[in-house]
Amino acid sequence: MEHLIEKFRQFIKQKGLKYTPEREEILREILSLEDHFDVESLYLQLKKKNSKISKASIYRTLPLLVEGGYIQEVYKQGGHSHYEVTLNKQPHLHFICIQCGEVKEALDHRLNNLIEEFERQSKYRFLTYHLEIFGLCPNCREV
Amino acid sequence: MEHLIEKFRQFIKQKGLKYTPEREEILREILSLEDHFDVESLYLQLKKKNSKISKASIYRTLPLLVEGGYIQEVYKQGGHSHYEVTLNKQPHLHFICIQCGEVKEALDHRLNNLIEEFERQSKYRFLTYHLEIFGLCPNCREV
DNA sequence: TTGTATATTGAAATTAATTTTCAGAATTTA
DNA sequence: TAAATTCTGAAAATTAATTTCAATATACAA
Repeated sequence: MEHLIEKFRQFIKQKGLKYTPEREEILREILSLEDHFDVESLYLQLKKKNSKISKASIYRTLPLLVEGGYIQEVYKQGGHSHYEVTLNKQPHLHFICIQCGEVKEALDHRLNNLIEEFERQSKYRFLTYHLEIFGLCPNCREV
Repeated sequence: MEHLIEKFRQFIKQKGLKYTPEREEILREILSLEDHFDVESLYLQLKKKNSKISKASIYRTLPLLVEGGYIQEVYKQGGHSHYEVTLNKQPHLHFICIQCGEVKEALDHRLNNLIEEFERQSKYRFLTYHLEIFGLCPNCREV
């Protein structure tokens, strides 16, 4: 954990930006999250801990965290972006119900194998991937 | 081409909706596009052909086309959605270079087979999917 | 056909996520 | 410590997307 924070500090400094308590607090909060998040839930989560951090600061910090490889914007739903922590995670797929918004994560070795094969057959270097499947969950397909 | 239009008509009727010239015109225009598009470019393209179709109708029709599997929302850029025609196209994936931003499309039937297998093994109904692989392109991996 | 119920349209108003503005506060470096 | 610069929160602004509404078009039954 702490070495990630330190790495972020270096990343910020190296870009000629200032390392502020707000930026660190946002990163710490995100790293403590298990699940996906969006700006609203992150903001409320921080507020619950009596943080004074504004949404504007969150909106300003997220692109830095994406650039630093800490998080990724994984999908848009309900008109806004959803992010997930990408560090320390295996690549996986998401199933997203377009009706109720349910998101299900899954791992599949066949998918991993296939993507590894893609890599071997290419001149690219693969770092991570995102497979999003949109459709209807068992509940919503019945209606 | 015409059988796709006919299929769309059936799709609309089957949903209990009305088949309007506007909906058909939007579909025809989209099917004639080679590349990715967004609402603005589609609107301007239609306007150039003296179409009276409003943006509201475009916004109302695109979700139907997504649901029908004609198009996919592939990414957000500049704050708005970009779509691509998915019919007549082999299922494909995007490789995105995190260094230079290059986007490359690739085809693979094994991926499609695998996703169809996921669907059979699940209780979900899959409407569309999107695979993005992030990494370094041949140029950028050398640096 | 004609009539009726219902859905759709364009234009304008509205909504909501995100971005920007701005003045005061904090950080950095010398 | 001072000067230069960036950052912050709050509010205003922006803008993609959605909704409203009255007029019109479609579907379908009689």
